Amino acid sequence: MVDFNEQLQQLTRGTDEVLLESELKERLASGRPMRIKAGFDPTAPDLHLGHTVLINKLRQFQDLGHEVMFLIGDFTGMIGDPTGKSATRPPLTRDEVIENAQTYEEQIFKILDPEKTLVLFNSAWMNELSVVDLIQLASRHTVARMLERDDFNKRYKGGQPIAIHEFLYPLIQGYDSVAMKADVELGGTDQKFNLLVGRELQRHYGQKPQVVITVPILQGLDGVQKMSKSLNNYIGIHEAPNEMFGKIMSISDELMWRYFELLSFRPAQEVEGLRKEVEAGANPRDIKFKLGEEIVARFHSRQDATSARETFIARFQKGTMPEDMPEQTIAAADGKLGIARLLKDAGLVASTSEAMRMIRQGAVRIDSERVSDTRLEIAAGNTHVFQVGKRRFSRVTIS
RNA sequence: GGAGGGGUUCCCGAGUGGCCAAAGGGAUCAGACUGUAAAUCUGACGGCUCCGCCUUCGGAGGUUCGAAUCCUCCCCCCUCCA
Repeated sequence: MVDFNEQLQQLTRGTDEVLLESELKERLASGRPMRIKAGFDPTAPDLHLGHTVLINKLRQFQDLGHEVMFLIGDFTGMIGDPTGKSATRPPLTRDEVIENAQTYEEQIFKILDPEKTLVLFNSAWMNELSVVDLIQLASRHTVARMLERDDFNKRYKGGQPIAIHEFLYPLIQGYDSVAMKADVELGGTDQKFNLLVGRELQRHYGQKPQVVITVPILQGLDGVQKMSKSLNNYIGIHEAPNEMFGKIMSISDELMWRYFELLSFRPAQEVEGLRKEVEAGANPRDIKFKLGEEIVARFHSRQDATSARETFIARFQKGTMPEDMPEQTIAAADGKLGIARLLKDAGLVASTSEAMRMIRQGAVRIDSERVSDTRLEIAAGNTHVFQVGKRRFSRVTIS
């Protein structure tokens, strides 16, 4: 067993807050393995790098001999998560939840050790809760306290609707901690309020309150908003090596350091060294290569990482065409096809109007030749590479 | 239950009878510049058989030569009072 002071140091690194650190220290000192809780929505199990900040931390706990409890909030999911207001999500069915859970497992076990991970569903205890229990639970909190939560507060002041059951979510999440007898709960900084509710409820139910650890929220590719699928500024852990590498290269130099801090496993000192190199005049692009390779290697392989870098250099520094692009055959009605229609059918643009725009803006190329005629017709029986902008390619055969 | 305010294009948000496919900002996309950086600049940003036509402003009707704008009913949201 690693010395508890050493553990403490490792575990608090890269976290946003630890409440209370003294309690964590105490528990570590006891030498008893701790029960670590982290909760996830049963919806959209498409994990991205933003999620991995937290999962990496879980892995650390695991490596130090603690028990990770990966909680899937299926109960709440089946009711339908209200966050995001107007778009009342349809409740998930039992089957969907199970399917999603499996997809979760596939993804998290790229990082976590399956042997040491307990996957739990909160329906296991929430279904047992009676209305009386629930009302008692609800009596533990006041509306004023709920309104302290930042997002509720903003919505309330801004005249946005808040449904009653939204108030129930923090309570249910807190009750999960009671049911799981969690020693520690991890979450993003935006979860702080909910995590603290867990502490309070545990105290009420005669348990020692869990230690709350928040990890920073990773910014998305834009560097401003949090990484999320709906904002389309994310890097999914399932993405192809070249995609992943390219996306990392597209982030700003400034953001790169943030990514190093939250995603890289390199020792802090090494990162500091890289920073000094850039200050001394090294091209930040080359440092970004290192980050890209590390990430790609983690979710794919070292070879994939190397080849992603090489592809990147070939394609964007030397301007060659991508090697693999979608290939398709499109039928022409009478021996030829209008360019706008063709681009739309090939899926390179969303509408013929967009195709027209792209052509007028000089974004369309056929076999690397820029197209300027919106009425251009392509004869059947040929195969060409069609390109829209810098990234959209397709090899199309007109039949 | 009563009174008032509001629902506009992906988001925020102007627009109160024709000059509105609808200001402005954001997001996005394209071009230029580059390190596919970022920032910046320029442009685009409902659809189509694209120099013209068609369909949009919570929903359904109506008034009018003409409505996002006026009227009626309905749905939804917010605030205050009870």
